[in-house]
Amino acid sequence: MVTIADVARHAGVSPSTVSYVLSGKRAISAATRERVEASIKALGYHPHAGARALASSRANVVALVLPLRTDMHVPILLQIAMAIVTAARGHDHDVLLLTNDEGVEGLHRVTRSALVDAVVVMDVELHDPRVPVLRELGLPSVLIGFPADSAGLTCVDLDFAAAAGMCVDHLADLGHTAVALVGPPAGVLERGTGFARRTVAGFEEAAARRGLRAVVRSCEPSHEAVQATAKELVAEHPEVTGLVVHNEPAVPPLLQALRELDVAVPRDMSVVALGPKELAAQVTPAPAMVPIPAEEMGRRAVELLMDKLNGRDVPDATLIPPSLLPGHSTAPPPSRT
Amino acid sequence: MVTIADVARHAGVSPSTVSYVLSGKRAISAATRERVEASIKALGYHPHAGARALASSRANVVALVLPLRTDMHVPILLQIAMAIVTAARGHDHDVLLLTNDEGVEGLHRVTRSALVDAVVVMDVELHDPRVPVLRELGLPSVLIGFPADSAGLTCVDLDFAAAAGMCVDHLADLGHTAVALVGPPAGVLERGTGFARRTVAGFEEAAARRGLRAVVRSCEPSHEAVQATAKELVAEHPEVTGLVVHNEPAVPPLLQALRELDVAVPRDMSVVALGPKELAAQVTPAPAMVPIPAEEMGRRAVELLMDKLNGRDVPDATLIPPSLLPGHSTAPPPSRT
DNA sequence: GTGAAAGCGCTAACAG
DNA sequence: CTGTTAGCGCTTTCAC
Repeated sequence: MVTIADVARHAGVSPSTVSYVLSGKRAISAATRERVEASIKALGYHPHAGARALASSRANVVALVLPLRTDMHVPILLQIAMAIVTAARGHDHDVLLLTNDEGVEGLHRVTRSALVDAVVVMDVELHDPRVPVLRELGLPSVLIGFPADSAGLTCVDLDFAAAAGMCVDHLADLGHTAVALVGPPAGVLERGTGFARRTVAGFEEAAARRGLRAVVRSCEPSHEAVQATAKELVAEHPEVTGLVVHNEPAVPPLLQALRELDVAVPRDMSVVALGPKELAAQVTPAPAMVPIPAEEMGRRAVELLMDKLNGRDVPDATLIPPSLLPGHSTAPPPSRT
Repeated sequence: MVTIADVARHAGVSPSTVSYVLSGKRAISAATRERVEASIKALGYHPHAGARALASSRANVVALVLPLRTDMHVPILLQIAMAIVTAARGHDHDVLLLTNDEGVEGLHRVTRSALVDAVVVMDVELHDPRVPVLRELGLPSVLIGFPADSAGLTCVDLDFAAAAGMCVDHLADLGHTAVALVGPPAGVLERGTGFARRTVAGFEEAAARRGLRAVVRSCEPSHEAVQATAKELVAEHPEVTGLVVHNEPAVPPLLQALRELDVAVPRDMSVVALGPKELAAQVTPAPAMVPIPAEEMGRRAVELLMDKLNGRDVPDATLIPPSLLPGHSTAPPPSRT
């Protein structure tokens, strides 16, 4: 193995000088710096991570706690996770992947053993058992999502309430007067997943503000369930001419179901989706949508973490403002004749 | 921080004794062991990962290289990744997550810096640039998937050829005489993804062996493409009464398309799917399928890695035998009257 | 602007 | 069966 001493010898300097060239923690003459950097390259030197962690008490690794639930939309989860890895690398950190089945104990372990020096927790629930642990962990953490009590925690998420409101506003602006929300499976709501509730709240609030009639439905992602929901909505709420869909896998079968019911999109029914932007390419007509900014969520989470690691103050809540991507799935409501 | 010296003092023994209790590398009297373990628990001691790595030159961390391509079925990727984490934890190892956009350089970095002591590479292509690097890395690695030249490498994968063959045999056993394979998007094949090609080969080989007429189609996952494929197959190959689908997201729209074409499943058309077993619960009729054993793939990969880390010999190729899960999507072909 | 040297916490000889 | 001790490779005072 190539050590810092090898580099020092090769460059004709002391090990500490090599260390300082690497860390930039003190001024080095240009000549020395160049010699050292040349030696580093020539020898293919990479500092030993363990030794560095031991001496500096900084592992330069962040933990990513990633629960795997079947009712979450997995591609988004992975997109966020990968964005976190990429962003962390940009700050010279690596990412250790933790599942939740080791439980809260896993957090204690990687923390106490100084394997990591910060933690990102994904898919946070309202009453998440990991939250109290984070508070007492004594090292920086960022949550993706909001628990019921987020006091003293740093949380990042899309502003789902505003996103739902934006969808409603879009429909209201087009002249719709009755709208429905097709939400995630009931289980997601019951489990107390914050974003699902915030979407519902934002939807209802915006509808009230705009004076629209509003209907809310949960929906399992199976083809049958979606079909049934569509049929019900059309039958029981013929006044509804605009749909907000916050349930990624339901979008293709929903459009299909509407087609079968002879409800043309967007002529008879406008549809706005809340989901990964890839969705737009997968169905016809390409839906108007509020994309879930996975990359930005990951990046912001890491930036907050780095700020905390560097002793900077950070805001408790980071709500990423939504944006509406135009599509071909919305139009003014059919005129009542 | 609680150190090994603190534990030693608390238990009235030397630090090395604590170390040996932890590692089990030499005999310890029951009395001493108990005292030490009690102290460890009492103080909440966790060995410092960096210090341990430095002294033992074993980081107890494996790298997981996870490319994120949109044309791969993401949920399966994540299932395998999580299985790897769980399995690694069972062997007292953690998992460092690497993306591929740091490139091959990332492998060098985590390896040279002794951040990890083994590597798992997922979603291997036939001519994968990571493969030559793995050969020269000088530390244990396992690939999930097979490159074109797997000599000297340790690879794990589902036996896709056998899986496709199993699907064909199932259809042949029911009396079908003409079958079609609806495969993944053309891009996956062109990119040289091994498993896609092995499925096609296994499909054709089995069809030939059983004397069946065989048709092969690539298919994009979009609703329209699937619909077009279904229409084409039915129109151009009316003799085909059995479908093997190796394209997870295409299954729901394919069944839907068949319904629209008045082709009843399984009365007029039998369908066997190759994909995650969760698929069975999502569509009606629940398809007969060969599930992709994500958990087993992850577990086997880690077991092989641990064997290599412990100097044991391991087989080059591990092909996991497929199994056929019964469903309600297959039946004898309609009798020609 | 640079060097010398004292640890960081642990493992693994070596010694008994 | 247990203790003593010399590093592992790096960072960071302290000294010049």
